[in-house]
Amino acid sequence: MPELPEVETILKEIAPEIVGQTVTTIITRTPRLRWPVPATLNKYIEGHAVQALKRRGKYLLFYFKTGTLILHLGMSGHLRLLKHHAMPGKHDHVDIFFAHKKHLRFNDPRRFGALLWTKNDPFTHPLLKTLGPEPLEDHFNGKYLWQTAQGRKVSIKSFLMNSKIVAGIGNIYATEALFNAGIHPLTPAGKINKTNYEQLVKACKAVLRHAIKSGGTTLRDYLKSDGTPGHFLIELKIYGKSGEPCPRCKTALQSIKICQRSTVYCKCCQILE
DNA sequence: AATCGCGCCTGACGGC
DNA sequence: TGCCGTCAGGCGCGAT
Repeated sequence: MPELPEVETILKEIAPEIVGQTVTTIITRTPRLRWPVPATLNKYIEGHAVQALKRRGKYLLFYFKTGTLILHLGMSGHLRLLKHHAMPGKHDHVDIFFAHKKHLRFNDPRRFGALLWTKNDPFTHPLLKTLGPEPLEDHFNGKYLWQTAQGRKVSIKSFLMNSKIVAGIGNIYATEALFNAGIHPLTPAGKINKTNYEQLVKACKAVLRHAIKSGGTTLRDYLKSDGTPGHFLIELKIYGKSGEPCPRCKTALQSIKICQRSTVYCKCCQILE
């Protein structure tokens, strides 16, 4: 599924192609995404150029003179930059055509994705204003996480996946980071000491950076944003490997549910304290 | 204030 | 083959 590294990868690929380009048409075939795609989008973006493209958490932001298009890929969303026209497939919900004839195609089988519009600074939008720091920025550090965790009884895994605490860390990277830091996913957030938080933050940044470096995808069938195959599948150490030997100590990896999400860990390398 | 559980959705997969 | 149940999951939201 699209995690932060994948969104970052898409951003890097499409930004040089579309920033400065004028939108000719936007076609919404399926307005029923997580929230309805605003019918007024055409009015605001057609005839206008993309001024900038940014990422916040897993949200992609397309800046126009008139406002900002906010895009989230949800669970199963793909964004591709097509160089030639192709017949829309079953889940191709939105197409954005540009003056240079290329177009962005948003495909999302499960429709957990979202396409929204704001006339204001998107960082003040209700969906973005409550987001915690970006995990790769310096504000996200051991001291911050440790301080924020004081008095919290929630499991460290839920805590890490709470976007108000830190933006854009999903199930896969929370699982991997906790393994790399040697922390049991059920440990109450408030019980972890500062040193371990520093290690955990390092682990989060390392897995995210590594994933971005490798092309950032976890989807087996993922295609590059121009539609050609090519991304590396990043190597995950334990996610999705329940029952397989721990890569560190060879003990069979365990699988549990934490807040309705499957969680893999090693009972020897990640001790509950 | 913090936490929990629900619901939105489709496709993959296993069992019969 | 095909039908059905189960699972997967990001994330806002309402309930506690």
